[in-house]
Amino acid sequence: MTESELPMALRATYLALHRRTDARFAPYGVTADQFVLLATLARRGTPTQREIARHMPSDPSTVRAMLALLEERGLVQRDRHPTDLRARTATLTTAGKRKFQQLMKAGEPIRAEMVDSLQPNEVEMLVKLLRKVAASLNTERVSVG
Amino acid sequence: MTESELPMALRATYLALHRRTDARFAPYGVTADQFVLLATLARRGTPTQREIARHMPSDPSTVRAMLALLEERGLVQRDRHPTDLRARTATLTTAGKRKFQQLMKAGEPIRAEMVDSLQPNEVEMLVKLLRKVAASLNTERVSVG
DNA sequence: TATTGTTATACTCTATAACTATA
DNA sequence: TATAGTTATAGAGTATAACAATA
Repeated sequence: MTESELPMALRATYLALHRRTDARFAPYGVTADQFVLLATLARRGTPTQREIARHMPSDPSTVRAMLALLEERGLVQRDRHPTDLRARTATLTTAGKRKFQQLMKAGEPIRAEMVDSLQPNEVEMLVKLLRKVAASLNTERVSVG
Repeated sequence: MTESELPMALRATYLALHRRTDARFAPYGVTADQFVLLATLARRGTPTQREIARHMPSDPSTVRAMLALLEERGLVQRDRHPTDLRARTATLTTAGKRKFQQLMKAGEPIRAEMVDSLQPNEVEMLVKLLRKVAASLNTERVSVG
């Protein structure tokens, strides 16, 4: 097994997931990445844009662009933070919550398919290994030039 | 463990890899995706654009755009296929081969970091599990509406 | 001084549809 | 008829830098 098989396998699997999800969500007018943003709001309630960016993870200006798009479509509402006047919070509108529920349901077969392709203990193992790798990639490193 | 942890862990890990790789390759003026294309040419020699698209995997028009970009920069050369006059082949130029070698070397610490974060048998297991999931996601399915 | 967000800007990747040339 | 590629076009995500407002 060569060293590049891991990155390539990771890429191939993720891209397959991403394309399947995009195709599945297209009739709802939402991309896979937008779904992740909606899911972040569904889970976290009323985070600031900064918190969203950290959580996705993504860049603040990317998050801003995505939120502006979703706000235009009535799925998301942005407000001033109650105490920190620099910050803006975002939250799902009623339409946004409904859309998110539809997407969760529409995506269910894809998630089931992934999980069903493995034994239950293998799913657990895969998640554990992925998190170990992610942690190592996200570790702050001293630049060696 | 909920069902969505697997897709989310997969996404988080891949994005971490992608961002690290993009940052690492930026001084060379090449993106992570362009590197995958160069690696495809390095491995397969003189494939047609169609073959590249299948292998990456990507869309023929995306591949065309990427190849045009890389050709402009002198890393790739495109020619007519010797027997199928519809087809175009692509291959690395001398500069492209050199650039690919540099990138392989520059990317080595990232690949090593991923592999070193796991036991050897865990690396093998992870690749195996990723491929099983990818296979299930790529299976042709009958549309159920 | 540091942080949050905005704006302007640019690049890359993605993908569909209509088209030409060839098999 | 089907396939390989091109072109036009559009949308989406990414990210940097300069900036204003606030902490």
